[in-house]
Order: sequence, then C-alpha cells, then structure tokens
Amino acid sequence: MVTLKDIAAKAGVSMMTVSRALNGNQNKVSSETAERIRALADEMGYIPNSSARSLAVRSSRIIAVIIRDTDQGNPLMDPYTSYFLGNVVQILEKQNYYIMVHFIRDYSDITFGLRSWNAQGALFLGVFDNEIRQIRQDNQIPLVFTDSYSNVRQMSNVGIDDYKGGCLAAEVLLSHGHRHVAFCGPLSGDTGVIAERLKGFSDTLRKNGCPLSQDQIYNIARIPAEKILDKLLGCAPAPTGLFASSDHIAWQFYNAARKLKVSIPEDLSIVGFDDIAQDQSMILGLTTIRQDIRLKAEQTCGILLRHLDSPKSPSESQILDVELIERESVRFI
Amino acid sequence: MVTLKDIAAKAGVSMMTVSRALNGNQNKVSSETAERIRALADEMGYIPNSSARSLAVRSSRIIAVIIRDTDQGNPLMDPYTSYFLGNVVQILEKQNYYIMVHFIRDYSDITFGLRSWNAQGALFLGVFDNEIRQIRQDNQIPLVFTDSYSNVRQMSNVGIDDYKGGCLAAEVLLSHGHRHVAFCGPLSGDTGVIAERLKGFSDTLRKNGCPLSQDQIYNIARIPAEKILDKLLGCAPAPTGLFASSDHIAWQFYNAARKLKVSIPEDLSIVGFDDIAQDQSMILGLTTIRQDIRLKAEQTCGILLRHLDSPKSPSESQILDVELIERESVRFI
DNA sequence: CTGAAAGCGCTTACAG
DNA sequence: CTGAAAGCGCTTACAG
Repeated sequence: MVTLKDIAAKAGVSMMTVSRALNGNQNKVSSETAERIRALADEMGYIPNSSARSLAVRSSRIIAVIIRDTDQGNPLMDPYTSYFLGNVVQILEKQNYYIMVHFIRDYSDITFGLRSWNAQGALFLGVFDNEIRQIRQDNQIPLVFTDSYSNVRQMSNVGIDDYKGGCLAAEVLLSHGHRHVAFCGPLSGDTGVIAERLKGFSDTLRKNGCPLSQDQIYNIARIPAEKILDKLLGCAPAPTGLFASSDHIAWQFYNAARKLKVSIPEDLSIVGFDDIAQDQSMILGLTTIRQDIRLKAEQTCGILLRHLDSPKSPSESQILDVELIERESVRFI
Repeated sequence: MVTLKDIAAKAGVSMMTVSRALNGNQNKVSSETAERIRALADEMGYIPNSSARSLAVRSSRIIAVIIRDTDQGNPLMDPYTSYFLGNVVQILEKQNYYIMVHFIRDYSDITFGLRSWNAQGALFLGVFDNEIRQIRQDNQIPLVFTDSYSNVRQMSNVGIDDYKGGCLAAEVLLSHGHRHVAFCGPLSGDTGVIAERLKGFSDTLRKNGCPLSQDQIYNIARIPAEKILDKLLGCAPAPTGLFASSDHIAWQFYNAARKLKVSIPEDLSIVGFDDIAQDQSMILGLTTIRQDIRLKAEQTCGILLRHLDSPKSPSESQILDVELIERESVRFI
C-alpha cells in the first residue's frame, strides 16, 4: 500500500509537501514540485486512505442512506424504494460522496450507523416521524427526510402532495361513474403518507355525495390482498373501484385478482400510486397517480448537498406535485 | 463525542483497559472492572470510531457492493438487481458488516472504491468478466462475482444454469406447438449470461428441427422493444413466440405490445427469465424461467463471509438451478 | 490483570 | 514555499 510517506521519500520532500500537492493546495507549493509529486503519486498508484483522512479532518464524505426495514419482506422489493435509492446513489457518487446503506429496525441502530463512521449526512426513506426529534438531537449533521409528516420545525424534508393524489384517485373513479369504492393501504396511525392519501380520497368522495364507508378501508399490513379482494367483492353492494395506496399494492391485487379469476377493470377498477416506471407502466394499463421519483431524488440530494456545503443554510421542505395518469384500469360504470 | 479516553478518565483506568473491556477480551481484564466499564460506556453513549479502528487494525468491516453502471438508465430499475442488492444488504448487516454501494463505469473506479476505505471484501453485480483478472490482482481481498463466465481460475462466483434456462424456454415454446420463434436480449459478445441463455435456446430449437434464424435474434441494447416488436411481427413467417432474456425485458415487450395493440399470448407468446417476485408474478401471467434470487444472495454472501473468516479458504463457485414456471403467456398453436 | 509507548495514515497549526 | 511536531481515536506489542 502506497502512502504519503512513500511518495515523500521517493520525491525527497516531506509528507506535508506531498499532502499539499495532492490536495491541490495550489499556491502553497511550487507548481513544479506539485506537478512532479502528482506524477509520482499517479505512477505509484497512490490511493488516499479515507479512514486516516476522516480521522484527521473529521470529514468522511460518507452519506448514510437509512431505510426503514419492516417485517414485510425486503424493503427493496417495493420498486419505489429501489428506484429512489438507485437515483440517490448515482447523484451522490457524482459528487464524490460514498454511500452506506442501512436497513434499520430500531432507533438505536441509526445513531450507531451514523456515528461510528462519522457520516457527514443522512437521507431517510420510510417513516421515521416519531423518532425524528431524537435523531436530530443525537446527530448534529445534515439530515434530509422524505415523505415525512412530522411537525418538527426546521427539518428538511421532501415529500409529495399525497392528499391531492388521493383526491385525484377519487375524481377519476367518480368521473367514471363509480359510486361504491374502497381503499387499501398499509395503514398505521392517522398521520403519514398513507393516511393523507386516504384523507384526500375520502374527502373528495364525501364532497361528491359518495362517502367512503368505514368498512371499505382495508389494511393490507394485516390482511393479504387475496383475502381483502374476496371480502370486498362479497359486500353488498360490492365496490366497483379500489384505490391502492401504491403501485406495489395495486400489483398485489392484480395477482390476487388473477388467482380469484376476477378481471380488471371489468369486475373491479383499480387506481394505483407512484407510477414507478414513469415512461412505461409497471403494471400494464394501470391508471395511477404519478410522482416524479427522479426529481424527488434530485431535490432530496440537492438539499443535502447544500447543507453539506454550508452547514448554516436554512432547512428546506419541498412538496412535489402529483399527476393523474389515465390508462385502462378504471372502466366506465 | 465520547472516546475511550473519556471513559478511561471517568473510570480511573487506562484507555487500554477500556478498550479490552469493550472488545470483550474477557480473561484479559477482571470481570468486575469490565462490567463497570461497559456500564459506563453505555451510560455515556459511547460509539466506537470505526475510522480509527480501521486505521489501527486494518480491518474496516466494510463490504463494497459493486454494480455495473450503464447508459441504459439506473441499474436498480431492473428489479433483479434491486432485489438482489436488498437481500445482500440484509444478510451482511446481520453479520455486522457495513455496506458501501458503488455504481461503477470504469475499471479504475473499482480499485479506488475498494482501497480508499480499505474494504474487506467486495461483491460484484453485472458483467466484469474482462476486468476480473486485473481487479483481483489489484485488490487482494475476498471478491465474489455473480453470473460470471470468466475462465479465470480460482475465482469465487455464484451463477445460475443460464444454458438450461434457455433450453427450458425453447422446450415450453416447442411443446406448445411453436415453430417460428425469436430471441431478444441485451447482447454483447458471445459469452456471458445472455449469450448462454441464447445458446441453450438455440441449441434446443435446432435439435428439435426448428433452428433459430439469425435475423430472429434481436439486440435490445440497440433497438427499443417497440421497434423490435414491429419488425418481428412483420416477418414472413412471423414468429409466434419470443424468449426475452429477462423479465425486465419481457415487461418492455408487454408495454410495446400494449402500444401496438398486440395481444399476448394471442398474437405473440412470451417467455421471460428471473421470476423476480418469486411467489407472485411481476408481470401477470408471465411464463418464465425462475432463478432463486434470495438463495443466490445467500450463497454469494456465504462464500464471502467464509473467506472473510478464513482468508485461505479455497475459492468457491456455485451454479444454481433454474426452473420453468408456467403461467399463461405461452399459448398453444 | 493493567498500563505506557508507539504507530496506523493523514492533516492542522505553527515555525521558518 | 517547505517542514517538524502534535494529534485524530483506536490497537498491537511489549513490560510489569
């Protein structure tokens, strides 16, 4: 392993001169020696030791990406998460940051993950609302959350207009003549992304004289799609439309429908959320609410990078727009 | 930030005693003081500085996951990659390793990524066959490749029986009466995962008296699915079946088909590869060749962990089986 | 069982 | 413009 010392010895200068030359502290070292040293370093295949630098300068260039891990399988099974993560890695690597990925279950793992490597910043995917206060208190580094509905002040967050998304879902069903509809998502508590989508959905339905019945709200965290579908279609009157809180969940219903010989949209119309594949449709013909995941990743990283550059810069919150993408999973009644 | 020194001061012992107590060097420190120190460390919220440890002990517990980046969008857009990565992260974190993700374009970035943080091992996703020799030479740490067809000796690799997969794809089409079929994948060179799938496919067809015509081999790296589909159906005689080299590509054809009002399987039968969602089907009703991605991740990590534990352990190569999953995307002719 | 010294590879801060 | 000293937080290796 080549170190500064080795280069210094070979160049006949001190380590400090090498360090300065390599770090481009330009006017602090004569350009000739600098050039000579750089060539030498290159030739010797020098690669700086990040641990040593991190120790000395207290700046690791490591960004932690913290993903909420659940019991419901691998987080990256939800294409939203994997696509978002992929974009984040690409963007941050371009800025010469290193990315450490952590799947987190308990709060305590967060601080450990951040501190032990002296992460300079962190991005959060998934719901951390109840812990945000604590996380910020324990980790005085730039943190950017996504999809948070926490009311903690001065936090950076990038979210989308979930409520509006719910409204759009209701509208498209209503405009197609649906009067009895259902909602399904991984519900937990009455705040957060899913709750907001439901709220927008429910409010719009009520305003239009078709209130969402309480027993047409299904929690997929507790019941598998197949059971829900079975139950739902057994109601009288049976809902003709379903708003799934994500494409991933809509997809589970497509699978369930296939098993139960239910056809979409003939027997049941479905509206999803995310529009993962963006240009194409992950589920063929799924009418869905699109969020711009690439843009979301860019904004999230943008905020983080700004804070990394100037730690005093004010916290930022952004709410991105959503959009109805009509395809063929909602039929006219 | 709490350091060993702080704890030592508070406990009235030397740093070394603290270090030993915390690292569980049991019989090297009296159990009473050890207990006392551990309690103190806990109370003070001590988190070891991994950079410092890494520097001192030359062991970072960092595993680099190196993913081939291409111009064709985000690597994690292919659900295979994201699901595999997710499993790897889960498995390795459970063993107290840290995971750094690198999207790599050029060879030189690999060594930099590994060395600068003193990674203890690395996993490779995507094709690195031409660089394996160099990578191994430059990085004397455990490396496990996936899906490699390199003939470098003594390398660790976990792959699947791609050739057999191709055979199975041909067989299911043949058994359903298809005589004119096509292949599509991101072809490049005549070796590697895609080439093998094609070879198995082509060989089986030939053996059964239905040789695959050269102009029915389409390279999706150069032509979008829609164009291919258009071209394919314009042939005389037009193929009735298509083997797509991955579910992700099959999905692109489903989308293309939707646009062009081509129905599957009525107008064209399709066989995919991967069976991403495993228990469910990513693309509804897609007949496909399943590989066990979870198992693949486990084996890959297993080999890596074994080498991490005992550096001298021999290299391992594993080829996992594949299996035909029949659903409804292949019709009888 | 416990500790003082030296070192991992780098940088900051001070001299010259 | 260049260098010697000290330190980042930890561990290895040697004494006792």
